[in-house]
Amino acid sequence: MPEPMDSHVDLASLPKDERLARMRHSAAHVLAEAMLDLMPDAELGIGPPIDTGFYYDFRLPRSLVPEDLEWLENRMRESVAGKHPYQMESITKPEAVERWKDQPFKLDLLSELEEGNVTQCTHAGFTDLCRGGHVNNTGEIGAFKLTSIAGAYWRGSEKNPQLQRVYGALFETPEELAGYEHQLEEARRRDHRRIGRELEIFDVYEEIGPGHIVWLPNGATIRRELSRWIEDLEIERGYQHVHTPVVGKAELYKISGHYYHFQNEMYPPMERDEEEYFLRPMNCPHHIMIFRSGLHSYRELPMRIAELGDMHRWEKSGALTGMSRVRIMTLNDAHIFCADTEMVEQEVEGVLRLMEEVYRSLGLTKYSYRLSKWDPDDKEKYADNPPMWEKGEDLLRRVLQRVGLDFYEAVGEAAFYGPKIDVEFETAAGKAEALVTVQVDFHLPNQFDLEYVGEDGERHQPIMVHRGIISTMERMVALLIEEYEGNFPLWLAPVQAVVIPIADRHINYANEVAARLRKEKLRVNVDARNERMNGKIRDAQLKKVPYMLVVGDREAEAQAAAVRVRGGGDMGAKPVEEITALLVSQRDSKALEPHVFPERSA
RNA sequence: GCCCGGGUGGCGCAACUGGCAGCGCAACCGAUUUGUAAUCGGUAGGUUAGGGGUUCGAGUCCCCUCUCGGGCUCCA
Repeated sequence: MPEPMDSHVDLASLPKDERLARMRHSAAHVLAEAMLDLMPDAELGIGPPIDTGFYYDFRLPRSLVPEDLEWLENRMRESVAGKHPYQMESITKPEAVERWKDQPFKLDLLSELEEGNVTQCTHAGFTDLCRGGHVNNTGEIGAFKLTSIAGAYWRGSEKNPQLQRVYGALFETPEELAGYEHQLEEARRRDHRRIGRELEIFDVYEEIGPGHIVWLPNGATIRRELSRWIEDLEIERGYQHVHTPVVGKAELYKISGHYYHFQNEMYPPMERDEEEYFLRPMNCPHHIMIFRSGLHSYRELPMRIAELGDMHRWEKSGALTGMSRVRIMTLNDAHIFCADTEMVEQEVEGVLRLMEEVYRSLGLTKYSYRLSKWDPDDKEKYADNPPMWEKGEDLLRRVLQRVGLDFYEAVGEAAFYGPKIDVEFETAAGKAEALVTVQVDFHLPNQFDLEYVGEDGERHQPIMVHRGIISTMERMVALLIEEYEGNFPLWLAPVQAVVIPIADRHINYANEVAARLRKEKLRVNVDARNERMNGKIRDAQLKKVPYMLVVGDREAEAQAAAVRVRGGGDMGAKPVEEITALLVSQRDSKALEPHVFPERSA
C-alpha cells in the first residue's frame, strides 16, 4: 500500500538521525537537478545520504573539474532559495520503465525491483526514481557544501562502468558544518603521515619504491619497544618464537592454495635453477612446515608458533597510504595448532583476553570486534563447504559472547580459508580500519595433510588458529601516532628526556646528568647547541620529548635539574636521583604519561 | 588498477594572462652565554619529479613516465 503521497513531515518531531538522513538525501536530489542543468545528457546513478553528507553518481559526457563544483553549488543554492516542495508519486513498473528509458542506470535499478508499483519524487521540475524520505521543500535541506569529485564504480563493482561521484557535506546548521570542517582540520593535524615526517619516524624514497617504508631511528626505537613487549607477553603465554625466511618456492604456495587464489596480490615470481620463488605474502605456510616436520602427540598441543614475520603484498598502487597501507610489512603473527574445537575455543579466548590487555596498556579504546563470515553466494572466493563455515562461525561467536565482548557480524568478510574475528580501530580521519584478525582454519591443515597422534593412538587432523595482536608494526605505529598525536608515552618515546644546559659552562654538568639517566637505560639527549634556553625548550616541545631537564648554576650546585613536562610548565628543581626514579617507574609501568592524550588533560 | 587533483632547495610555501626562480624555517659560519615555547648577523643550497614537444623564450602550455593526495575497488 503506497504511503500518502503529499503528507507534510514534521521534521522537528523526528529523531536527529532520521532528520539528517532526509536532509542529505533531499540535497542529493537538488545536486542531480543542478547537474542536469549543467549537462542535460547526464545519466543518473544513485544519490544516498552518508555519515557526513551525501553524494550522487553520474555518467557524464566530460570530466568534472573543480570549477564545476562551484557552479553546481551556486545552482543548488538557487534551488534552495526557491523552496520547491518534494512531491512523491506512485507509478506502475511498466510506466516507470517507459519513463526512465533514457536512463540506463535507473533501468538497471528497476530491473531488480519486485513487480508492482514504484515511487518517484519531483521537485522544481526534476524527477528522480526514489523510495522516499525527504524534507518538505528544498528550503529545508540545511547547511551544505560540495566537497570533492571522485570516481566510483556503478554498484561498487570493478567490472561495471566507472561513474563520477560528487560528494557533499551537509549538517543541520552552518555551525555544525563549520564544526565538521574543523574536525577535518584536526584529523589532518593528527595524520600519521604528517607527524611521521615531523618527528622523523619513517620515510619513503622513490628509489626504494612505493609502499616500502623506511623506519628512521625514532621509528625503529618505537618499533623495538613494541616488539620486545609483545614477544615477552607471548612467551609468558606459551608461544614459541621462530624466525623463518621471507621466500618460499612455488610448491609451497601450490599446496597452500595461495598460488591459485592470491597470486595477483603477490610480488612476481623469481626464477633460478628452473625453480620459481616467491616473496611470501603471509607466514602461515612457513609455520606449518615447522609443525609438519615431526609427528606430534596430543600432549604437545596446543602448539603456538609465533614470529614477527615480514610479508610482501603487491597492493594496488592506488591503495598505498603512508605507513598504514604498505607493500612490505611485519606482522605480529602466530599460528596455534589445536587438537579439537574445544581447544580452539580455549585458545581463541586466550587471544581475545590478550588483545584486551594489550589495547588497555596502549590506551586504545576506539575499536570494535567484527565476526567476519563467508558469503555462500560467492563461490569464487569461498570453498563451497557450508558445514565447515558454520562450525567455525558458531565457535567464534560463542567465544566472543563468553568473553563478553560487543561485536557485530558481517557477511562476505571471511578469509578464503575460514571465518575470522576482525578488530577494527578508528583512525584520526574517523574511518574504521581492520588491524587485527583471529581466524579459525580447517582448510590449510587439510591442504598440508597435517596430523597428530591422539589419546586413542590414532592420527587426527589438527585445527589451526591464525592470529595477530598488535597487527603489523606499520599499521599499529601509524595508529598510535594518530592516537597520541605524536605524544608517545614515556616507554615508547624515541627520546625520553632532553637535558638543556642554560649556558656553555653547564654543558659538563648536563652530560653528567644525562650519563646518570642513561645508566638506567633511559634515552636521553643533551642539547648543547649554541641556542638560548627558550629556543631549546621550544624545539624539545615541538619534538614532543616527554621531559626537559634544565640545568644551570643552581642545579649544578644542588645535583639537581629543573623538570619541565611536555605540554606543562616548570615543575621546579628535583634531585637527579628523584628524576631518575620517576622516569624509570613511569617507563616500567608503561604509564600513559606524560600527557599522551592532550585533549584528555585540561 | 580506475576517476579527479597535485609535485618548485631538507621542510612549509611564493612567482598576474609564458619574460632574470624568491621567502620563512632548518643547515653551515661568526657574534652572543642567556632561567622555562623562537638572540642577532652572515654564508651556502634549486637542471622547478624525470623525459619529450610547442615557442625568440617554459616552473607556467601539450604528450609520456614516476610519485603523492582525495575517492572507488581491494586489504593487516
